[in-house]
Amino acid sequence: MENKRELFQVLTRRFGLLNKNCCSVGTVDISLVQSHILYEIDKQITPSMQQIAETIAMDITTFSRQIQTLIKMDLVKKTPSAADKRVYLLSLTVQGKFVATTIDVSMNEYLEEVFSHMNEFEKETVIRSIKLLNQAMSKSSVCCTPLI
Amino acid sequence: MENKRELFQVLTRRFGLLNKNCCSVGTVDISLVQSHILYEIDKQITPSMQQIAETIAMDITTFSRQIQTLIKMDLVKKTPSAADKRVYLLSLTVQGKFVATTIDVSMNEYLEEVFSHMNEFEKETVIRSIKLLNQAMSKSSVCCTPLI
DNA sequence: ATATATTACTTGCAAAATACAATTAATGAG
DNA sequence: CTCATTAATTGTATTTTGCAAGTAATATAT
Repeated sequence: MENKRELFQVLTRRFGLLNKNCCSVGTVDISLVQSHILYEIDKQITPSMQQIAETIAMDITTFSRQIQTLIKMDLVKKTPSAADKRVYLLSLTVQGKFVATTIDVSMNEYLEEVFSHMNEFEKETVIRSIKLLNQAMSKSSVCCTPLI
Repeated sequence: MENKRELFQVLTRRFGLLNKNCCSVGTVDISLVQSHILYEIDKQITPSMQQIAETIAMDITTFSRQIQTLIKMDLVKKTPSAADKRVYLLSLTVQGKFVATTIDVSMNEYLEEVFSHMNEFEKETVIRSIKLLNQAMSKSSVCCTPLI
């Protein structure tokens, strides 16, 4: 049988490496987590702080400070919710949108390049496999209880 | 067409989450990077500091300090190389080996559980796909130059 | 062989990231 | 109206990080 962990370890390390080095856009330099935050704000529709923090599994206090930094960098905007005054809705500024988009384009370009080493059939198989994996993982129950 | 980045982002986030929460073995609590370090020391044969640091793409100074911590925790051993006195060879202590093995077993159990949601054919397809991906990524050249 | 460069690793900082506890303010439930 | 809950922030302390500068050993060049 295969050592599945080995395969995943290598895969995620490579992908992590990619992410890591790809976060400077022009004069703007952001960290990996910050790029994840931008990505999620861009993806969700007027999310609250809690929502994003939960999605990327980040402690809310750390997240709060990261958002403060991103606001100072003029990449993120925080708007008080009309419906619930405790809540702040997050959105990207024009510059934030630009940064997020640039990173996204470049990531997809990189992935295209990776996939260019495969034939059409392999490409489709791989894509379908990742979808399968994502589904299987979301179904899984045994996640992350402390060992022993 | 697919949004490949989206697929990868979800996949690696899930896998990262898994890794994150699965690093306490008995009374020993280690961080994600520390578990990666143990994993690589276990895998390679008497590696040097440089070798491991490079494999997991970690700054050597940060790595040096992490090793100091792991030695204090009695998980890692540092032996001066006879061939080159600048070099230290890394190995796991008995306890370190136990921790690494326990984490590995549990990770593979989790992955088995994930794969249990697929049929035999899907399993094989997915495994083959990840191998393909890893190969393609290692072939790729366009990694990680700063954008714009 | 001897000076010089390179390599492996360590320490001195200073900045950034993290998370627990406690706080403020707003909302919901009884 | 009161009390519990929720969203978000701040206080504080720890950990992680990485550049710059250092030490010691090896390799290279003259």
